[in-house]
Amino acid sequence: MTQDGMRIGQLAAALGTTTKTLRFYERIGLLRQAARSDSGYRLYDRAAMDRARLVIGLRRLELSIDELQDLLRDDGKMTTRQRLLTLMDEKLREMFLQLGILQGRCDDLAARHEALLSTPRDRPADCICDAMLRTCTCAQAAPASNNKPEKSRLRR
Amino acid sequence: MTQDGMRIGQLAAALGTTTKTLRFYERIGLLRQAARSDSGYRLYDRAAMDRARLVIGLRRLELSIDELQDLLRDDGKMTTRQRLLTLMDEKLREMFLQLGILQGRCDDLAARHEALLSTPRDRPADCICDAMLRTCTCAQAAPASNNKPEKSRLRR
DNA sequence: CGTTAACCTTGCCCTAGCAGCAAGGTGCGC
DNA sequence: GCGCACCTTGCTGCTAGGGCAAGGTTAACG
Repeated sequence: MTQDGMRIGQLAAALGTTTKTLRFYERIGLLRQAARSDSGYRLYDRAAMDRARLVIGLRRLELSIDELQDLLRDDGKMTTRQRLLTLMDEKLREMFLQLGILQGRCDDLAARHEALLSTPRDRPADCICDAMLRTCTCAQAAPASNNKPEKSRLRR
Repeated sequence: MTQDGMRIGQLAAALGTTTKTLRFYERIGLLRQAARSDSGYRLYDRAAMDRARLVIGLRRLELSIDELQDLLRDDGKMTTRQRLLTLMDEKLREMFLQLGILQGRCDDLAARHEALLSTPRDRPADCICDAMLRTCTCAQAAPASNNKPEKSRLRR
């Protein structure tokens, strides 16, 4: 049986992922249709296993599925190396941006936490939350300009 | 009309959010059912506006909707101040954890980027990706132990 | 031989936090 | 009366799979 290839559960375990994920990737075309045994089980030969390992590995680098599709689909215009370099470069910038944002939020939350600690202990509920929100400016409603930027940051 | 209260669009703009979001919060019970005009438009009086501002503000502190529900529902066992302090504490720890993870991924990606830059320029596609994956250990399949931790980190 | 457990199959619905769209009603200025 | 901006409800869609169900398969054990 190992002659014909691995079954999906073994492969998933070997790659540290799940059968669901592998079937999902196959369904959306990120992995090719696996060969089947007589009884219909998926069988992965070495090439299929390598491909799966590659996809799972790249996914761990924070690449989205769309990005992987683009990367692994050879359009002839650029080499895979070029596409990969470009993509990693973008990703790096994105991640540093996110890092900064997260850092800012940490600081903000920490400041509010401090502020809350120093408020009197007997205020009614909404009043407390409200006071906490007032301690920093960025939780206040922004006039009208930054409700799109706030969202576009989430888009990839 | 401003006597009876704001309409949803104005409130959304004032809070830097969307009407969709406000209606969604109302539907799931995070905001109380808004009063209605004769024609069925939602009308927000000062109390409703304050509540909305509070919810939107707290959401900006990375609190999930479930956490907000728990926080704002008074169960009598703890004061809101206590619940809020506890929650913020948890959040802070979580965010620092995330910060570390993100930092690690940045470093990892940067290392791979460097490694890729120094590979020869003429390798075939899969070979390049594959070689890149091999340059660091963490993208390799882990034996069997860390496929749950990887997921549980995503849970809140 | 039967049984039991562990595996596999497909298919369907579920998650968070909304966004987008459709079809229709309303408010207001010109 | 027209047009436009606003509002209503309801539906579907997104990420990246997870959970569960009903049923078939394989292998080991007794």
